[in-house]
Amino acid sequence: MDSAPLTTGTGTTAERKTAFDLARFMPYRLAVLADEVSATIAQVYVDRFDLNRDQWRILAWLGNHRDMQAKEVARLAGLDKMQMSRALARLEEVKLVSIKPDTQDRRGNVLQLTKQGRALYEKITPLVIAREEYLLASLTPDEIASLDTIIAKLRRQAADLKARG
Amino acid sequence: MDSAPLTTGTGTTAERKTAFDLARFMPYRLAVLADEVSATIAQVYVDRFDLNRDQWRILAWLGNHRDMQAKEVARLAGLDKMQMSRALARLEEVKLVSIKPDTQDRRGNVLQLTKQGRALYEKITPLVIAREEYLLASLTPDEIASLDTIIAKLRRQAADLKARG
DNA sequence: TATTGTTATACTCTATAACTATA
DNA sequence: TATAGTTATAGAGTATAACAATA
Repeated sequence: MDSAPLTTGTGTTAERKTAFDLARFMPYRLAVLADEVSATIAQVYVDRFDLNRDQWRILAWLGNHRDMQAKEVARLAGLDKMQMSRALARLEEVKLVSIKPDTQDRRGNVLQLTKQGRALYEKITPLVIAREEYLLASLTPDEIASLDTIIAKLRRQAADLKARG
Repeated sequence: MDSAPLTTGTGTTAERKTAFDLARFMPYRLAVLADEVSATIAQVYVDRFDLNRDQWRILAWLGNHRDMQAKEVARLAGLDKMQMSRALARLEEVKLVSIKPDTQDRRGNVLQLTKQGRALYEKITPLVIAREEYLLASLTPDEIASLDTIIAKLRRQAADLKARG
């Protein structure tokens, strides 16, 4: 896949008409980047620990916040109720997560890492943190700060576009 | 889904052990961002024009470079030969792309947009360019330049990690 | 009636490999 | 032998909706 600078929106309409270049199209470049970066993390949780992305996200949240409501984890991890249900079924089957009815509201479930789940979490997190650090090590502090701002701004614009259809 | 600053890699190991926070994890945040941004573009080519992502990418390349080899388009669009074969079958079926054996090397195919394909391309590109411009309008020129650098640097680091396993 | 979660179903995608044809 | 592309097949993931239990 090619690499190229971002389009800047400064061309005239006439120029743009024949100048649409996927390689310079920001949404495409972001998708390619995110895929490649995600793949470096997935190498850890998929290849070494046989979790899929949804299962890993749930494990990650539960490792940092014990006794969470299933609904809350789903919201935080960006999973719908079906993805959540399937991922949890697998995590419970392999005894990484315990699922208990919420005593406050028995429609919901309360989740907790098992001892094994906690051990796996403690094993995986240093590995993925090391990978994140390796990725970020190529950036200057200013660039890291910029990336933070850029992500926030683009997410807001994307949310606006989505809302407008 | 939550928003939060990126981790910076400055914490001690002891701090990090209990501080892994998916919401601040750069690979996760990039994945969420790319999904949201891609969705705003997909609203155009999926919802309004019934193309999937692979078909859209092929159309986009062919719109800008006529008479391309199928293999070259696949490489540029980041598609493997099976994705390419399926997407092309559909594009040919709906008469957006013509597929002809390469006269130089009859194992390969040469692709071209049909008149209808060209018309669709001319219809879609202004819409997706407008969306890209809306997204980028929230960024300063410095941030747009930073994003360019950041994408290039992170892709290089990701490629390094991938190569090492 | 609304919410949490499960199950059913069909559909789409993906990954692997076998296969054809050309070189 | 290697390459471009297709076909076959099974597995994974996705989307929709019907359903049960609880509120």
